[in-house]
Amino acid sequence: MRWSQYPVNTTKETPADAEVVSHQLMLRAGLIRKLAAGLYTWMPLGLRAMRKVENIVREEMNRAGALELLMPGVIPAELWVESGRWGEFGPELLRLKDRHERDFCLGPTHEEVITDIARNELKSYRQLPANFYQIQMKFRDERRPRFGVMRAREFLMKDSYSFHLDQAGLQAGYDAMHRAYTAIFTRLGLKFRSVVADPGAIGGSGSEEFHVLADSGEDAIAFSDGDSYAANLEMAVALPPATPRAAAGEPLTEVSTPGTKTIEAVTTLLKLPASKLVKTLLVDATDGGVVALLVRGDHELNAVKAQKLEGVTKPLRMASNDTIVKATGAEPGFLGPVGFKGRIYADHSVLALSDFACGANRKDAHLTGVNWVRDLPEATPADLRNVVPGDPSPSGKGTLSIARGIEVGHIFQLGRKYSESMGATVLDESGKAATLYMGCYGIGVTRVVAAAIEQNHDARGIIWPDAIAPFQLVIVPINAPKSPAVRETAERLYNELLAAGIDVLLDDRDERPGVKFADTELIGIPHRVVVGDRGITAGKLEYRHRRADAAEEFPLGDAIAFIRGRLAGGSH
RNA sequence: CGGGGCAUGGCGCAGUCUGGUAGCGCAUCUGCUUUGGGAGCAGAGGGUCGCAGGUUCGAAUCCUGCUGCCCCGACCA
Repeated sequence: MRWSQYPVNTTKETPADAEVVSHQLMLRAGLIRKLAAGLYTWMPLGLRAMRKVENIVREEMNRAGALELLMPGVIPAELWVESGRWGEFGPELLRLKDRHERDFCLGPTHEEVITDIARNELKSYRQLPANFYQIQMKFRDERRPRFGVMRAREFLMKDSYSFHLDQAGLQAGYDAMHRAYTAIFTRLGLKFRSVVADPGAIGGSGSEEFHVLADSGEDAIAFSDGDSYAANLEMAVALPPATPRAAAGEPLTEVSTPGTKTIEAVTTLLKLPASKLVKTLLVDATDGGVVALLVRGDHELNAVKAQKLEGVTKPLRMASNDTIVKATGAEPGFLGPVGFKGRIYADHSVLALSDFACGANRKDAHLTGVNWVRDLPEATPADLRNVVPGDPSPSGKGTLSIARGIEVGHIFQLGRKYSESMGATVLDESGKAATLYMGCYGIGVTRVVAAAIEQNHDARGIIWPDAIAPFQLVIVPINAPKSPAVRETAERLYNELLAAGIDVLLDDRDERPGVKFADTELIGIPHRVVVGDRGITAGKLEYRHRRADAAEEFPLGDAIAFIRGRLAGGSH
């Protein structure tokens, strides 16, 4: 492709409404243009990157034995009523009516449609296992679209659905998809992790997320240095401390702590580490009252874990100020378990404490030297907190670290949730109707593009992994208008590389070198060859990888072989 | 959906408080010079100041309503 004929409009200035790097760089490099909130046009350059991701996804899905099909984007309401989701799905589901006043929705996901296909097309266990996928624009009316294509309303998704006779078959199909996803993200050249996830609203038994690691990621993930254990922070299990509780050593004492409401203030005043202070959090209970949750001062409550506790509302709601005063007679900041009437859950680490401090349930007062059994009955033990770096891995091997990630894929074992409600069965070996087991698997193709940029950029712009780069290599002629030698050499090289099947971009614009270099670096082409008089007279060209500190020279006559070697070498 | 902010050429902004008929940088076009890290000079085009009402001799500026967009909070690929 010749740059002069290609619509690449770069800007020096960052658009005001872009917050994260990937969004800023995608706009500055002209990969995307915004039409409305969460709706983007993919410009030719951006689309090239997106298609590269799409093709790798397609190849690996095919290799794993999945079959591509394409379902409609607009779905009749009846199917959603049948599965029960027409009522369950919130405002994210964009609903519309046709000219006959019939209800439809824009498909945010396609379990209903595929299950309808399955129940009509799959008749016999002999047809199993089956796995269908599509790569298609989805629409979700996000409450708050943001970060450009990272969380857009319309996005390209690869969604696939597998069908099995039994749980064992589902497990095998699920494992195959796990391997396919691993192959996909490896080929894309991204640093990623698969983590145990909360199956959440979609339901089912097993679920893992694939995260691209990036400091700017919205999700926190915990992983072990001792084995392959990795989990979304919300799911990572915090083990009870290995060391038993020490014996009581201090007397129970009430101390005056006027105005000292925060953990930090209390620890400073009492000269205690936060790990010896107990945070008492009151949340709404299903019976209308409150439940007390205890976590150490240096730990954070994990809402996903807490809302699974008996008696706690789902979703979790912190009790209002009025409710707290009514239940305890004290204000937030001075709450404690001693004398609290109601259900108390304590994190394992709290139950392991002796001589700890907590609020006294009286304004401006705390207790120190508090001990279980002696001063208050033992609370119900539970895992209530987020794990922290250094915690032992729940796998029993190694300790946990925490990294940030961007969720780009998610695989689920759905079980019979949809097949049951929609009556999808096949005849088994004995001729009886058997309800299908289902798995579903998604990859956010457009999000992968953004995540790749989040993970691979520097102050000058994008640094595409080779597999995603819209062009693998750019030829930058220096002062071509004045130099026939430069012009001819660049043209010849360009044609040879094209013939060799390499995605090459020739910067044939009449721009000064600085402009060309800056643009090339901004749009992130990984490999660059400079053609200038300086080198040609010596029979040399100049090569530089986007990540390299300096350029290197190579003989002109050897160009194709040299460049092939560099491209095969991949990204650094 | 709650809370906050913004809306002025393609992009980034000033002008609004204190009404007087719109300006700067980047980008674009033409010409000349320049050509190894975002060039210089000269010229040009492009804006019903988000929309609709109102106040006024006069509104980007003041008032009212609407719309759009961005940021902060409850789980998504």
